[in-house]
Amino acid sequence: MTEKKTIKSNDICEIKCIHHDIVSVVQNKLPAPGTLDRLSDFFKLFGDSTRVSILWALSESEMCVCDLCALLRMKQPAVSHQLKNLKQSRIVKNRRDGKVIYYSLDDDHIRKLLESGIDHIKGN
Amino acid sequence: MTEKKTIKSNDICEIKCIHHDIVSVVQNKLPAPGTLDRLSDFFKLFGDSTRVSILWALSESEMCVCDLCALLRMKQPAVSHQLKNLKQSRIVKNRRDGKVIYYSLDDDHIRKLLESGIDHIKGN
DNA sequence: ACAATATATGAATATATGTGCATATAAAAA
DNA sequence: TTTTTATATGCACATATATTCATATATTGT
Repeated sequence: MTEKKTIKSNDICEIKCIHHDIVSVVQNKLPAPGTLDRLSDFFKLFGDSTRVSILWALSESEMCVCDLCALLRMKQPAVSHQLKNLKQSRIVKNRRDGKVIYYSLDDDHIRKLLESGIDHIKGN
Repeated sequence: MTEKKTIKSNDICEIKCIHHDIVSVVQNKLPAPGTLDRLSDFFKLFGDSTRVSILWALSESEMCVCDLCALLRMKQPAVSHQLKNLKQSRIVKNRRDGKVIYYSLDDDHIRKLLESGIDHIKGN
């Protein structure tokens, strides 16, 4: 196994143990540019305890901003800011009824993702 | 300016539109303490472009640290730091072969989660 | 019209965290 | 043993971001 070739021009990794065959195969499967960034941005929204608590609550029932504040014992602007983030990524949606705005999960796909995560940590 | 209404005792949310029936029902379904924190910590690991790139790469093939550096064009300590995070949460596992340490996804569940995320952003 | 209520938003701050550098550790080779 | 290679780790720094306060906007009621 003589996979020991010199790396090209602007080397990031000066180590020489690279398996060029594997790396090149995987490289050719690279997702379109920006895809992995959008993927991490998506998961990032589940990676904050405030937001994931909001999502868990909304997976149980549609609720207004004020309900979420009371349930999570958080200040209203904090909840609103996070709801805005979640809405911009189409993770939650809302509807207005007079002065009250009700939020809910945008689709059942989000609920399944939450359940998958819970299943994983249960396996600890 | 007009006089401001004083906040009642230790209320978190001084708004009065709370739907107490809904809130109490959802409150009773609250996960065990710490569960939502662990859930967000778990998702947080997918919420960084470096880590999610590593996970995507490992979903294609087992690779050593150096392979990942070359593929992602990143410095070795950065990759090692993130692999440590991923391993502590049992998202990846590794095996040693001489001087080389090979990393791979810990189980197929992780691969499915990645695919779910990709499906979601594809729907945008 | 005006006041009250429910939510949204801008700016500032504090905390969290990803990365780089230097260096330590572990294994193989000489 | 000593050297070389592959990976791990402690620390410092810079960036990102969650929260708060103050305030703006939108809707209803008087």
